Amino acid sequence: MSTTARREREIQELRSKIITQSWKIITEDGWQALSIRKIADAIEYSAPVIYKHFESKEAIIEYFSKEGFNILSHEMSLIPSDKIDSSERLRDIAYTYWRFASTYVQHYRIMFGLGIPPCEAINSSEEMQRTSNYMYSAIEQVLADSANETADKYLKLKTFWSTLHGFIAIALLSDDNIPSAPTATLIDAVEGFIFTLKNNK
Amino acid sequence: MSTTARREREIQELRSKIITQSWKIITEDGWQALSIRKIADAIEYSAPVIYKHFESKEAIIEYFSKEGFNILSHEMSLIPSDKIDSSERLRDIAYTYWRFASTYVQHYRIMFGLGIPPCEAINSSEEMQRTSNYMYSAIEQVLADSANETADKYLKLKTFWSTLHGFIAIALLSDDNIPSAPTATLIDAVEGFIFTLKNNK
DNA sequence: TACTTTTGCTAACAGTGTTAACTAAATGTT
DNA sequence: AACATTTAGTTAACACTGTTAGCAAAAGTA
Repeated sequence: MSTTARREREIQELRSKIITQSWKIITEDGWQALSIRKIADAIEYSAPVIYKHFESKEAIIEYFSKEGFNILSHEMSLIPSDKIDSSERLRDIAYTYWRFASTYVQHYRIMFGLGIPPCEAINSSEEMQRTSNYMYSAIEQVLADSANETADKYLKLKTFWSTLHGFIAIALLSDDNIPSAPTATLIDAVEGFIFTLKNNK
Repeated sequence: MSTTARREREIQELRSKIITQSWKIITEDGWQALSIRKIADAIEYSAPVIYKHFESKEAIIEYFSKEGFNILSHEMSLIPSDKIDSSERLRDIAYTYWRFASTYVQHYRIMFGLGIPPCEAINSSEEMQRTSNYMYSAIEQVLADSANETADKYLKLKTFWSTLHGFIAIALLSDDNIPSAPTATLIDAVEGFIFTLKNNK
């Protein structure tokens, strides 16, 4: 019977309609703004039908998370694994990762649960500024002591902060808590940062 | 009249009650679980009274964000600024930062808008694993080529990933988009990572 | 005591995810 | 073709969410 085949096709079509319309909402207003009723509106069906295709709203989000990782791993698979030297390859992977994040921003946000800026103006709040200043002046001092005049202090601050944040954010992704003593990996990264701060011009 | 003074005191007491009860909810179920009605329940008042003390729910979250930055900058202020050498001081700042994050996890989550793990099991999903493998084998290769046998490959992978993620997450905190070309700071960090990968034992 | 201000309430609006119950249409069977 | 059965898609509801308007009771002031 071809009716069942057609039915199957219709189901798949509706499913992909859910996906495309969900994505439209996400790109327009961010993944936090995605709602079952908005999707229902866009696909011109009532809300409960969505549950025939996805177990929950989170499952839809998860779909895009997996899609993101698929795209990312695919992009990495395109990097030639032979001919060029191994360091060059690792570099390529790093920049592929960055390029992916900059191209598929919404995917990246979903993949790592990053919200739209938390409290909008927090970035420039006095409270944060003070923290920032401590880091800045410490970096300034190291540069002064090693007679490094050319380095961009503000960029170094950003590097320092980004590095620290990266370790913590990744650690918090899988665990609720993180060890109170800095991990060996963090120490390594910090020492590396200080080293280049002192020796790089 | 002392009635107004007493009133003022009562207002402050209710405000601090809102704060302590909010914090109780946050520590128990995470900052995403905080709701006006839950707070109202805990302080034994109806929901609208909260708006006499905080403009919105976000303002309450922001309060803790600021509190977090205040604690963090205070801890940094305790680091002696003289006597020890400047690199040592920068090290101290890095570890103070880490210690703060590990001690005040919920504050840190609020400060940088980190949710509870996004899709629970995503961490161990096949999709993510594949991405992870590309990074892992690239690191493995560099270590093999530089005859570095002792380095913990898995830890190096974590460092690599954390570094990349840190730059992206921080960049996405203030902007919706990030430049498609890797920033100078990122290149710096990547080169630093590769350098220590090759030369460190 | 009479009047005004303030306090805190209930009820409502407009949303959210999700589920139960039902109708109407499509399908399968005699 | 007529009936029985499955299933697709609906409405309505539940239990939440943030937030606001309107009102009654309490407190302060004249």
